[in-house]
Amino acid sequence: MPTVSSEELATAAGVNSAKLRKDFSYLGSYGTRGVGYDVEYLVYQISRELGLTQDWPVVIVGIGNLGAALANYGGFASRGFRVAALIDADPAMAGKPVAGLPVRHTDELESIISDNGVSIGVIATPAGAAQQVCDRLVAAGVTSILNFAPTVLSVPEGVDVRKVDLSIELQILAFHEQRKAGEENAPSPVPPRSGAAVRAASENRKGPDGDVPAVMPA
Amino acid sequence: MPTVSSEELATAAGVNSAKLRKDFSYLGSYGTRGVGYDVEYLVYQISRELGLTQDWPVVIVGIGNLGAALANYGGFASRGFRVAALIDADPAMAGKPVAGLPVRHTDELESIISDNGVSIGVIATPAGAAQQVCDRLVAAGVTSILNFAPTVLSVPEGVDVRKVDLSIELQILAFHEQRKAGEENAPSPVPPRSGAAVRAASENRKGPDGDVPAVMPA
DNA sequence: ATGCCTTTGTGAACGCGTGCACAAAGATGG
DNA sequence: CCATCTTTGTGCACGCGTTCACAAAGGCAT
Repeated sequence: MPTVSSEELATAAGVNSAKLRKDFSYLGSYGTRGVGYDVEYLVYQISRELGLTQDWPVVIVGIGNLGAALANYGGFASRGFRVAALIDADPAMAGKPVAGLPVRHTDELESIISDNGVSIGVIATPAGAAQQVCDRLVAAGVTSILNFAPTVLSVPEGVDVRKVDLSIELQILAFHEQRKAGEENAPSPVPPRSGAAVRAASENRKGPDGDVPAVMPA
Repeated sequence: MPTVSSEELATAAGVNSAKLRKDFSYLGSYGTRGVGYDVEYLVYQISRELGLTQDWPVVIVGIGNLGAALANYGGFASRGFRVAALIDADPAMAGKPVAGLPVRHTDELESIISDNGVSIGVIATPAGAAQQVCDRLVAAGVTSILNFAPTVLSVPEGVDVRKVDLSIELQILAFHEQRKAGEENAPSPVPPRSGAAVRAASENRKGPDGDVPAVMPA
């Protein structure tokens, strides 16, 4: 039986082994003392907890460049997501195949949602259309929305919205870049590091994540 | 002179006013007691600290759907970014206009970087090409990379990489969705909330951000 | 000029998550 | 069957960030 110790996993992930064990313990006691964790069983337990073992039908609304990119993105299927339909308001797009699926017109939105039991919707429309699409999705039964449009959506209680701003990551890079350039000569007038408000984590990071103030102008 | 109090801003942003004042204090003492902060001056100070007043030339490599979507994204210009060039390996793409810019061939990558003093690169290529493109960008002088390809890039010390995984946000939504469904009948076998490892913050959130374990299978 | 009212800036306390360190558990070998 | 060795699961302490609370500061009216 192939196993891994918390120490191995922690080293690989770059985190503390105690934290990792403590996190795992919230899923139950699946390890064996003196041996470690059964890899296969652990993968299953984590997958189940994260919802990877379920099948999540999603719809993508707004099949422009971004919508098409999302439709073609291979990472969804392996994470338990299934693109139930691609929806666009442009009648000229209707029926046209994108990533192997025919684009459906917005008129069909409600029926697609209910027929497929979709509870997660992705909005990749222009900013102007986002709120309207959002309202229709919610009315049709969607309770989680991933918003790529540069608008803050308002939704009723009980509906989750996550907004992805493609420029934020770029801005964090620029912030670090500025620091790099500044450190060469002038000792920053700002104290070393403190006062956080927004934080982001990702793989592929050098050093601590950038702390940026809570409010920023558009 | 239009002003805002820390209390007003804090309420609008949904954070504590003391934290906001403390954050601002790291930029210096720009407020006036009994009055608040001069809006215009505050915006300028924050903009400057975040690097919004600078001009950041960036290149986008890989002009597929995603690359094109990024090139068309309006949010960059207002954040101080300027798309210096779009680069693609496909000779058929060369010269073709995307978002008003002619696509350049990969052969020109090095000269474009140095001619424009580009220090930030965006990779929107297929996974297979990402590391190679990354190496060339770094060799040409790029010190910050935003990676949309589903690969972990390895870079030399001193180079920042941020990876954007378009499916992670979706996965967080699915995780919450699962919780919603589960709470209806079975009281979750997992203790209420604890043991965090990855965290994400965004506008548009209902309730606390989802805590998900540090390691997950592909 | 003086007193009052508002809001900042920050010292200090609180709370929470991380990391340490160890006892308990189980496997393994003699 | 016992001793030993490894690794888990977790109580506890430390450290850091958030929040409280208030003195100092400045505006404004009288």
